[in-house]
Amino acid sequence: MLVEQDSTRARVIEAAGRIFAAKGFEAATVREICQRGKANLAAVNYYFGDKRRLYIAAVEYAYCKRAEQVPFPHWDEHTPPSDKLSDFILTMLTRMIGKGPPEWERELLLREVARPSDACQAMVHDFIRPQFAMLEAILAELMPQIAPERRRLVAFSVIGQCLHYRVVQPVIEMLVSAEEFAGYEPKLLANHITELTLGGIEQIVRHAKR
Amino acid sequence: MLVEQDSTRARVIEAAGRIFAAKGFEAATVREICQRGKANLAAVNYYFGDKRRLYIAAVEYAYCKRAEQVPFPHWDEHTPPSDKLSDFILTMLTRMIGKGPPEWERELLLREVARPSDACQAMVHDFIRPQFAMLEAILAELMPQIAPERRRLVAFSVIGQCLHYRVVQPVIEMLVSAEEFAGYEPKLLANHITELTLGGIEQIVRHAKR
DNA sequence: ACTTGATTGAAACAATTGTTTCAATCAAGT
DNA sequence: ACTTGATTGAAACAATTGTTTCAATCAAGT
Repeated sequence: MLVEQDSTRARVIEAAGRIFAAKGFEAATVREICQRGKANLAAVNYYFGDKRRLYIAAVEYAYCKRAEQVPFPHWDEHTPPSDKLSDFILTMLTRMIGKGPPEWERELLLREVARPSDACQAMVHDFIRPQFAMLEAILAELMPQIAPERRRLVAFSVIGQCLHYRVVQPVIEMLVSAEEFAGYEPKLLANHITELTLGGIEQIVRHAKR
Repeated sequence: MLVEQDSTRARVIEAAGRIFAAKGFEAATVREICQRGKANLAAVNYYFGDKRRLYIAAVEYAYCKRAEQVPFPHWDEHTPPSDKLSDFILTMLTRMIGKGPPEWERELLLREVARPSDACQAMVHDFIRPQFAMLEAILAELMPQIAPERRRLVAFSVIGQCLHYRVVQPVIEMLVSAEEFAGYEPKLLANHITELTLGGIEQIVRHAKR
């Protein structure tokens, strides 16, 4: 779904994304969106039909942009799986908590995974499921002797650790000092999560061997 | 904050909690809440002043109830810290994803940590911070030689793994089969998370020794 | 029985919402 | 220059919202 750079349509999607991300679907008003997008109130009806389909378009735009801006690295066949895991975690963290505008894309995606709407199914299919499959493949290399169901629990442990920093970000800011929170950059967090997870995998493999 | 069993006030808080949890603050309407609580529309104004203060009362009610229904176990001084960690994780999971009605209490708390409102500060102070401090204390026993900042990252890894199953529950249901998802009970997840985390801690301690 | 204050019921309010309408304007092809 | 279809602007719409008002009712103390 290509969106031209400065058309009314593009400006409305941008504005809608920002406002939906900040306030949620219900609390966002079509008037505010159009005002911010420098478009007339009728533009929503004209380009998208109604508010609901505008929301869906904004979500789709957000995850397309996010995947495009932060691509996964390319691995050759000699890359050890632990490096792949490390790369995966850093990419995931960068996609979800990496600083820099536009902030709203990550916000909107988070809303959508926590409270799915009509936009969620396409997002899972196009954006989330491929990432999850990639993580499953890495874990299959790292712990081939472990049952797939258990490996999926490990996958959720990885994803949970990564998303946590954005999902409950407001509370984290209340629990640690401002300086400490300022140091929570993707690189640092990725190192921590990778180390903890690899240690955990070793433990699980060791335990299964007995 | 005691709430009598079947007063109008109690029925309104209950109904408000359910509806705020399901729809969020903005989308919930005072009319629907009063209808469900078998109260007149004026009851909100009469007992709480306005919708906002009704919301705050519902959040407070929710975390008080949750803490009361799922208390932490009592440990004597000989309990090994790894057992404490295991208990902590199981309690946290039971509080946040344990099945059984009323479901709305957990829903509402989750909304509040992700999108804080005026109700958040009291919730962090009375409900979250004590839990976090408890987890920090357990980790201090498990890895005393590690810096507190690093231990807090481990704490967030634990919390992240636990919350994840509720935060993005809808997406998890789309990623694994129905039978597999049905097996995600607190006991099973707690065992997994405890094992992975303890393995991770060992790794971190080992790595720091060099 | 009476009084008093708390609670409830029904109605009205001003404001805001998403959507629709239709004339005015624009841009491009001939 | 003219035509045509896309786009925009302004206004109106019906519906819904949180809040307020005030008379009716209730419960308890005397």
